[in-house]
Amino acid sequence: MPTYRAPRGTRDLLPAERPAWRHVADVARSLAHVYGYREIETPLFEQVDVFERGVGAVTDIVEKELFRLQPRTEDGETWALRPEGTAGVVRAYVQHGMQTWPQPVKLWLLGPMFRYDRPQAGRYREFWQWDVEAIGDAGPAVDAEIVELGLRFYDQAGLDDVEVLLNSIGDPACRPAYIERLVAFYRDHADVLPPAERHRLDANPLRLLDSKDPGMAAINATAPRLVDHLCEACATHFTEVQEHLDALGVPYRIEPGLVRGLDYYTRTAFEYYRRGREGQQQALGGGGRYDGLVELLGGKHTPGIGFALGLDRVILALEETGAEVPTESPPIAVVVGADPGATAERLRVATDLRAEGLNVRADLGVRKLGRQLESAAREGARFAIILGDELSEGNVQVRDLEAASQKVVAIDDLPALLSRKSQGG
RNA sequence: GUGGCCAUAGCUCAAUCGGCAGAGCAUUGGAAUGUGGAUCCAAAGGUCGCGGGUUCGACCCCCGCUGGCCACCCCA
Repeated sequence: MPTYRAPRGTRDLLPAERPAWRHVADVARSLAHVYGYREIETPLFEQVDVFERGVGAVTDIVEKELFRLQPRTEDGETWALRPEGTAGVVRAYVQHGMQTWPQPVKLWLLGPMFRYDRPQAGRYREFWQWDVEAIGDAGPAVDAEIVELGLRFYDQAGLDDVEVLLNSIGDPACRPAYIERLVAFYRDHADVLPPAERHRLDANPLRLLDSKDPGMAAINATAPRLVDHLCEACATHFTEVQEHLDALGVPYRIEPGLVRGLDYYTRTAFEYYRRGREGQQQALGGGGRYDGLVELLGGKHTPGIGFALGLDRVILALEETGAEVPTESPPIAVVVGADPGATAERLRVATDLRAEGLNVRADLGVRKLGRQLESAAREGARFAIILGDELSEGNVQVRDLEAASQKVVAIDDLPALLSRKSQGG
């Protein structure tokens, strides 16, 4: 065992897996651009207050999972690593007066998030999210735009079995009354509530709706549904979101049990799952409307909506489905030599080719020629450039490792030859 | 945070009842002095996750810790 290893819940992303990650990030980046979202970067840590208000003080994320940083002085601020992206983005919106920009302000961010919970496959203490936020537009059309953008991302990333679960969780005008009804309903059935579920009645009654306890299924079947108790404004908004999705031809499934248990999350809530896997806890991504959040973080009342997609889980899903993802590309050529000591020549030839932008490896070891060619072939290089006696006349042997053919080429002609070949010519 | 399963070479895994730590892949060298992915031979690579206990003797049994995975919790 090594003396040191990556901290629990973190991991190294090794060279072989980076191309897949780069692919996923490239899809996110280019889609964001196409949809008119602009990139923002916020600090990896913020004042704890930003998260306690912005995420919610009584949420698991803040109560149990926040990575708090020790202040360096007695009177120092307390910071925490960001557990999600929205709070920091909204803080930046307020701080930089973005309410004076044309609305909505459409932003995206891609980076690591940190939560101190118990690791599992697809659940890490350091994980990556793509965050997309549209702040300053209350209308249902932007909800549909966001939901569709997420689906398109999964499709372009290479996952073709992703579906969106949709719900409306009301707003401060209608939700409190509904929760009262819901609690009253469960109290009527308190005698048959599984013990483990009873405490949630006080802590977070909405959560009972999507309980995985089989004993809850029968009770929940008759429970009052939030969608039936929306105020008129919320009901209209929900209907219009669906109309916009229908007009786009975006499929979705209404899931009345889908909740986001934070007070300032409002109306639209959605999560992305791989088809047939929504019973498992591993959402690929999720989002919703947060019309109260800007105000909570010190701004004017401003509507907003966004999503966070978990890139680790996308990578995991791509591996599971065996989807085609980019891999590392080998060098177009490897410079090898017959004389084990003549590494200076090999390095010089490679350097000149690299100056032309060609991906060329120089074999700088002291192995004999056969071994050098073996390595070059095994790593998938198309050509071996063999330095030998011909060098004195300015020539080298260029060996095509796929065709097993070989010819003498002037060193000066190498860049043109390799450039043509590396473009598939 | 709760419960369970697991941890042997860089990777994937063996090791019978408690009795000498192994294989394949990968790496390096040789067969083969300037010609490759195959083949053969060899080398190197180990605190059997860490610490303690039981025992004449522990990879093996017991306890604790660390880490991974699974189910909860919750989310991404």
